Amino acid sequence: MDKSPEVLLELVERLGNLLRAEFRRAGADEQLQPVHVHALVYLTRANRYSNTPQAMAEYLGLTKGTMSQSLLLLDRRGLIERYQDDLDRRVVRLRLSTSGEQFLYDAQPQSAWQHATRNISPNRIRNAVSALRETLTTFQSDNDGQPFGTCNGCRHFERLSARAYRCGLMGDRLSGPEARKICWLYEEKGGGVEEDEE
Amino acid sequence: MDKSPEVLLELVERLGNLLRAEFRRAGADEQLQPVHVHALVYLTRANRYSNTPQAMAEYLGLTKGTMSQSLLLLDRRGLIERYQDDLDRRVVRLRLSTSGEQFLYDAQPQSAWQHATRNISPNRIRNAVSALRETLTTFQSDNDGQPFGTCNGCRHFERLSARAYRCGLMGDRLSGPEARKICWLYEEKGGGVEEDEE
DNA sequence: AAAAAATAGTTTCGAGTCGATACTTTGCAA
DNA sequence: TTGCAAAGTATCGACTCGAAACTATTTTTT
Repeated sequence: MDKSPEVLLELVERLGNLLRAEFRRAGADEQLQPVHVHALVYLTRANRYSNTPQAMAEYLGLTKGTMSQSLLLLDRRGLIERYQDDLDRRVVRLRLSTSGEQFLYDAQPQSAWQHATRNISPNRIRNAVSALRETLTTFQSDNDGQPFGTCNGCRHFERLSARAYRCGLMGDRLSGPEARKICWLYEEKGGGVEEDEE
Repeated sequence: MDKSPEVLLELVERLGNLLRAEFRRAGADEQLQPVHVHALVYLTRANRYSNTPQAMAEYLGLTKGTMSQSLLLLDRRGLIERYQDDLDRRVVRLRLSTSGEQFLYDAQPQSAWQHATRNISPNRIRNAVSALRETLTTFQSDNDGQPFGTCNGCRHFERLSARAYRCGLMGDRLSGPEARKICWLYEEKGGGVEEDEE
């Protein structure tokens, strides 16, 4: 009987807690809750399709009502800016304000973690990443949640030339940096579960 | 420049969120918050030195005041029992009640996760476990938090015979199952780092 | 084109989290 | 004995969070 999956669960749980505590510490000066810090971090990593309240709520596992509250607070504190989408006027777009960027720069909510992996060889880290990534994918398809991946590996990702990319779903051209950001339209490429188009 | 540590951070963060959402779902029927479910799960895994409010607060990253509130709620709902320690009457001991055990049995807060690792080879899981465990240890010693490990690997662990163990710090004999539970007196045993196979 | 349904987001409500602070009881050491 | 540290509890206020009702747009149906 192998207990490894349980142990892995426990480690992820435990590290998740510590990360949360770290976010709490990082936000303490500004009176921010962990979820607020997490929201700001998310904004630095979300691509142009994913900088909306809804995508953020999915990502953080909250309802849209709850999300709305947190965004209200971040807006009041001047850490984010909200503006309307040109094409669909129901949609609100989000971005970090200058002081939001400054806050993340000062608080460095992720540095303690980065530091904690310093003794582990890149190869072991890559192995761990691959195992966890697969777990995440399985977990998400089991619970049919939004996927949230980056472009490489996405079914809609098209390479036009050496440096030019394109999202086949939205039809937009993408810059290299943008192709590395988080997208909530992500869909697993090949071999996966068929989508029912009805 | 290798981005793997960042990616690992993001995966742990993301899986931690999903786990939290899973705990939320598991507790929804009984109107329990994620932290309550987590507390109950902790109790099933804590050894005899670690079933106190203080250890639990350390584990969950809360203050003792906050912990006291949650325990009050769990007690009111009849999911845990609190009793006094014989030797030190300031200390409160905690255990799951029968309905607490029943709740965990019914809600299965961890089964979705267990299921999500089904396609990953035991060997890859073990490698991931080893990398995360090391990250956890480094993180904890960086932030001088309580360690929380299990007996094997602990500096105080002594093997009396094939099936008999002893904690050198507390001087108690330990059963095999108990030696596999979580202990907040855990201290790292000096030792080498193993490289991945494969 | 008008009506209906769906979608993005906001508001309101109530129970609960959470840290800070002050407090009680118990243990321990000078 | 006196003082102080430790384990836990109680209280307060700002905030989280889901649920449900609501507004404003867009899309679909008729």
